[in-house]
Amino acid sequence: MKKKTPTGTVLYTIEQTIKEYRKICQKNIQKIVSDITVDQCLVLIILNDNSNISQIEMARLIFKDNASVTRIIELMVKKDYLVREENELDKRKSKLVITEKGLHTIDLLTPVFNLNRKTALDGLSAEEIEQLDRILHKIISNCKTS
Amino acid sequence: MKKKTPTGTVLYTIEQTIKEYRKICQKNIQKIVSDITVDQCLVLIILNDNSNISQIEMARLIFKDNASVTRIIELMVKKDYLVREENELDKRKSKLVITEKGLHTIDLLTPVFNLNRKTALDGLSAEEIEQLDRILHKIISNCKTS
DNA sequence: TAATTATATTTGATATATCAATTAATTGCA
DNA sequence: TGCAATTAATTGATATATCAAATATAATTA
Repeated sequence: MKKKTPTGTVLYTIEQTIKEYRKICQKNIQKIVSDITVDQCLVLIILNDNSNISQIEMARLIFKDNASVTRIIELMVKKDYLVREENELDKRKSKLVITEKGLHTIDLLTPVFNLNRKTALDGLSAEEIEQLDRILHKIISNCKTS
Repeated sequence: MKKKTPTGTVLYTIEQTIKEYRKICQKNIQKIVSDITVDQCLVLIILNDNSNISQIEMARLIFKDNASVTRIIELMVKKDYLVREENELDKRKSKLVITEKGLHTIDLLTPVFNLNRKTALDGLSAEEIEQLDRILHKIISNCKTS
């Protein structure tokens, strides 16, 4: 059996990391709000800070496929976190508006998001985080230009 | 008029990285073998190096849920990459055996896997990769013990 | 202006993620 | 031995991922 070196496995460690992080996110979110997912919550927060963005822009911001965003938003509308209104300027786009329930949920969950980040990055220095970011962006760049 | 978003943090860079990496993996795999996914391919390679492992062990190795593994393997059996045989020693477990087609696929795709890794990590020094690995494991540990 | 091209979103099909509940087989212990 | 607890795998329900094709609207150009 082969010896395991980081070179052979670090890419899987990346996958493992994000999965562990998403687990604690979901766990902490559900303590406060039971019917929302990590991704739906993320959509709310992004939309709150960037009003009037299209689904495509949202998809880019959260690194998801357009089709995924359509379905995530569909579920959020069903659960009364969002409403779709008409975009007068461009009828292809939909105007996403946060409901009262959505706004309240943001208030409840913003501290949870901060806690999650803090928990995950606990004990890491600013330099380490910068290095991590730099190395990851290098990998992203390698993949994109391949 | 874009403000800062949660996805601007390094934790989402991790997510973005793994998504970009999986994209090039899938792209390169499909040039050679059209009816297999990245995850299915990974199962094949793991099984080849670790014969006689149970689905639960497989799930741990590839950081997936048992239910996901059940379904991945189900599809692989349908596509004749694997067969399930009886485990005489413990009838709860299933014995996963790679078919001829599976073995041939491993031969075809092992170089692709190596190329994918090499592409993604191109230009990174051994130290950088070790640092990346170390920092990620720290985050994993933070999440697990939270 | 009509026809073409581009863009935003949706829909369909299939794969995977996650949790909870279930089934079947095995183990541990009174 | 007999039964409770544990373990391995499956199944159901719902959410997300991905690609391709379809729609609808907007922008461009001949």
